[in-house]
Amino acid sequence: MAKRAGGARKKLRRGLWSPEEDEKLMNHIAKYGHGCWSSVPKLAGLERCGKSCRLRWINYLRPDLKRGAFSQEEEDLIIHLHSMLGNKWSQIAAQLPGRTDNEVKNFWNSYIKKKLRQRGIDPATHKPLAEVAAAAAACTRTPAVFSDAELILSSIGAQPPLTESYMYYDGSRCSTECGATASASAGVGGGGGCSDGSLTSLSGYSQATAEFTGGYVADGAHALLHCGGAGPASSGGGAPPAVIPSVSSSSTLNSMAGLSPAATTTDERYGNNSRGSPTNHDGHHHHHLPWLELGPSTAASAADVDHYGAALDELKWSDYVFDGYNNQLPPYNHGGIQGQCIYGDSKVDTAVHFDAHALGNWC
DNA sequence: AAGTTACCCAACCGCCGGATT
DNA sequence: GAATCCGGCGGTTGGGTAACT
Repeated sequence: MAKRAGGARKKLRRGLWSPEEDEKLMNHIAKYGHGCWSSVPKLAGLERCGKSCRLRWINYLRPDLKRGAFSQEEEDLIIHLHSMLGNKWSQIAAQLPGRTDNEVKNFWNSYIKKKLRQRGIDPATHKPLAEVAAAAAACTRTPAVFSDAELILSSIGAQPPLTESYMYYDGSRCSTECGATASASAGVGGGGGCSDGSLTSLSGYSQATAEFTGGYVADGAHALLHCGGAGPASSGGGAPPAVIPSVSSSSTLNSMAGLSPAATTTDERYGNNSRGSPTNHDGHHHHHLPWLELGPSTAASAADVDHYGAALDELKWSDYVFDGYNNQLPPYNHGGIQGQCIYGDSKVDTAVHFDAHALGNWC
């Protein structure tokens, strides 16, 4: 790669950021914006590389960050988007106001992945573990390579995936929308609304190329998302794809999903502790993703997804400046909606003051 | 109480692609 | 067109800490 100009380089600091460094960075960006990231550390008086500054800002200091535990809606959305986009964390995070790709990625790796496995779903493919393992075994490949599903199955025994686990939503949740019919028909090999094809459908949106692979697939997604035992979803073909809402801005989706850039209240189910594992998901069923209820007429294509993403990009900074800043104070400030001292209570008194008023100018 | 394990998450690393020179 | 610069992304690591023995 390109070499940097300059001779003897100053040894750059690494590791965790101190409150003083955060303060410097925030003050600098508040006054001047970040501009060229590579020049930020110099101008801000930091012994960090620009990349590190950028990361710190994006993942931690940005005023619009939500922080706190993920809500059920967010979790559902992440799973859904991952089934379509794969590990495109930045794209997934773009649909979640106030969340960073790093945060989403961590949440996926530490929680959702595990949860899906427990339910007999291969997190990589969003298909039942048994199905993935069978498919892998059927094809010829290097014997030393095992899929996630195979490893899981070999460790837990080749038990069939839980019937209800074939759904992203557990039985109780599903039943709230689909009733007994869907629950009864949700078996891996069975027919019916939530049957075979549902997860295949979601992975039908190619993870590698982000292209739709077929109508049946999308139709299956419809089946999955609606958990319906009747209607077009149960037929397994013909209906137009209904995978993602045909919306063109984050705020649209947010409102549809019951989220708002400004709605940064902590989901109490997980507690305020950001480290707190969401261990009691089944306690509440705010399973309300209105766009999941959209019919085939609201189908969106991959182009829509791109358009959607582009619109989001346009909105990002305005969201940061207006919704984000106006509604949320930086993490140091306990008065913030998601107020959370990032250095722990023992350091709350640490005198960290940034030029909050100037933040409004950094665009 | 002390030691060990498991988990979370902030930060780093390396690669890539676009823009500029 | 090549070299360089830069921002962005996804994968990985390691420190801190809660949970467990």
